[in-house]
Amino acid sequence: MHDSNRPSLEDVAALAGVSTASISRCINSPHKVAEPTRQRIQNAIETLGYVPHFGGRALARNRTNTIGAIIPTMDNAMFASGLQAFQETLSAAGVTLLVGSSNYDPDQEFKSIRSLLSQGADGLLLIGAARPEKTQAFLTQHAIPHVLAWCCPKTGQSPSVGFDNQKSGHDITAHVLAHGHRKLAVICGLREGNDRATARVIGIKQAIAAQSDAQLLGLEECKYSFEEAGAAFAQLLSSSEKPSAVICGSDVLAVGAMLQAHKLGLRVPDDISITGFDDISLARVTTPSLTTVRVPQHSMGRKAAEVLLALLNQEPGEILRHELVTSIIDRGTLARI
Amino acid sequence: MHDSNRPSLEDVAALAGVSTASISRCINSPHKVAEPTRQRIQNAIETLGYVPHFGGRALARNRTNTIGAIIPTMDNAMFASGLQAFQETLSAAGVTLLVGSSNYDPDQEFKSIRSLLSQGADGLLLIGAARPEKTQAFLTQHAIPHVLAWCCPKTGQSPSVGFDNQKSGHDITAHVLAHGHRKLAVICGLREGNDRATARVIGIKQAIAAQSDAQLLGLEECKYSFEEAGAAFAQLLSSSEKPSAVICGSDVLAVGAMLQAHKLGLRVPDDISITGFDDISLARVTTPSLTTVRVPQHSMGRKAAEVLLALLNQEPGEILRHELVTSIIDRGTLARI
DNA sequence: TTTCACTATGCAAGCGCTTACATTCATCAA
DNA sequence: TTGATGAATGTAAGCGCTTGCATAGTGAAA
Repeated sequence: MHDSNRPSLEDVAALAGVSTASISRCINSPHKVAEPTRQRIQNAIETLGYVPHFGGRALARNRTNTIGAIIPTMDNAMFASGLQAFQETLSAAGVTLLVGSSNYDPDQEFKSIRSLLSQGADGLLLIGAARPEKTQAFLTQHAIPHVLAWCCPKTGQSPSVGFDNQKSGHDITAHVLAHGHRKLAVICGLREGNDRATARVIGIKQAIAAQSDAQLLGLEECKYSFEEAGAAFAQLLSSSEKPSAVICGSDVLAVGAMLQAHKLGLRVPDDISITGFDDISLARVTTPSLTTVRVPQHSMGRKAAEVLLALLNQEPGEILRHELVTSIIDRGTLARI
Repeated sequence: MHDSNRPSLEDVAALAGVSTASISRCINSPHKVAEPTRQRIQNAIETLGYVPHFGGRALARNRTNTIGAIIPTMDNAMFASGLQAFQETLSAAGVTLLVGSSNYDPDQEFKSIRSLLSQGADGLLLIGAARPEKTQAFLTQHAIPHVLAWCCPKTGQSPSVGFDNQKSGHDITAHVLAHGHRKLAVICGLREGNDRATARVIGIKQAIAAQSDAQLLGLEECKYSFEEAGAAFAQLLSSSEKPSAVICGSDVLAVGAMLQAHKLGLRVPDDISITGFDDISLARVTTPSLTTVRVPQHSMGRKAAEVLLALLNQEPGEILRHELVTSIIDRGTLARI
């Protein structure tokens, strides 16, 4: 009836001498089954090594207990550790994590969304708020439970767990200004389709604009790699008027800049100050270690999981917007002028 | 018939004026459907926004097109980037990745294995070869297609994609010895249940044993964190006879050691040499940058995915043991004596 | 024209599980 | 004793999809 070595409910039922319904009940709501029966069933399950068939279950229940996360990349420690916390929290609730990546590409993200849904994901974790009309429409049309992380949009009706990228960008810049810097430059990630990078830069510009004698000497956009950031840094420093501080939209960028500064024979922070963003482990390791913005990745991942689980269980009174706070970690790459 | 807004095959069939079988065929083997029909069906699918129901599919096919990976943690950049490559390769083949973590705990790994399988994983990626009898028995009993990564066991019949940890441990040690060091110490990860860490240490010890005038002054075991590694380093340096080089079983450990060396006022490599293992991005970032063993994480992840996919498709002539080569990356933390 | 081979499509039987409803049985109040 | 009650269990109808087999339709060979 069924293929060789995979026992089905029916097999267990036969062994235990009860109906399949009882087995199912015994597994899903044990209190509905009398103690002695439960014992028999348990034994049967164990001797057969029975594991419920996922497809059958998903079909009958119309639910998979699976949640998908689509993140730009796991190469970046930033998302990986948030994802780790997300996964742990789900796992504790008996939910499994499906992973897809977007590589910072909206089209790829859309494909991943479709793919994870076709894999039965009951809900999704998405990074950031900006996405094409098409993707947005798809999400609403199918009424897909989802939560956005790493951002905290004031508009839109998607639940979110994140922080205010713009404010954080503003804060670190104000901090740099407070150290006396007036000639600033910025290295940020590619902003197209990336609302976090975009918001950070807006915040940075705002802070600079608020300080009348401060000026933004240059802004370079590049991918999140040491090499590109290094090139961007070199570019910024090649202009006639040189910045005294370079504010970076990510620790990866900042470290790339530091590496390049070293190559150029510039001392950080004596010759030039550099700040990062995210506070991933890299930031503690450089010499000097990096002054940066601490993002609560771990609690963000955990909270996102909690919100999503609540969403799936239709728990009422759900707060839709969780804003976590970031803080500035003062280490060694920001000089006082 | 079905819940509100999720179209089923039947709905599409009705709209397109064909049977459900044709729709199914159109999706799964388009060449079996005549062109005009296919057009009509495609239209119907699109207007309805039809997405096949995962459970139904899994049930009928008895296959989920899903693969599970259980890794110790994603916090460690080492696994995260391998996992990234793994995921990308699967994704290109239309297979989705389920993620579980073990946190270096065999029991947790076992639970994750069960959990991912009950979620319908068609196959598994596991890290390392050492696991309890119980787990091993479970894998064989259920004939679960799986591949081991980050290791390359000579015994056992599980397919593997990895490298020779012992040899690599030997190599880096020989390299250190070749630089004239004779008084060595080791910091390694917790070896219980971790065959990679164990093998590396064996290799290290072998190399030391082969050099008659070399001695192993101390060995500390600790978790993969900067703090613990720092403490281990301090411990090693507190003994009366001090090593001239500390060989670490992982870059994370090495960086923790470097940080601690800095705190102790020791210059690396002038006062003490330190080597790492893995070559994660941290290694390029420290000052001086870390001499370490390069592990081909990316190709390992990709290859593991390929092997697993081949396994699932029962492709014949499968090579079961893929050994990749590691190399020593000479950077700045190893002095010549 | 008849026959054959082949393609395109439909029919319907599952796949393994859950669950509403039906049945049985013991218990207890009247 | 009887009937009502409720707990424990069984019956069977799906859940949405795939696929072996049957059927219809087409063109070419005989």
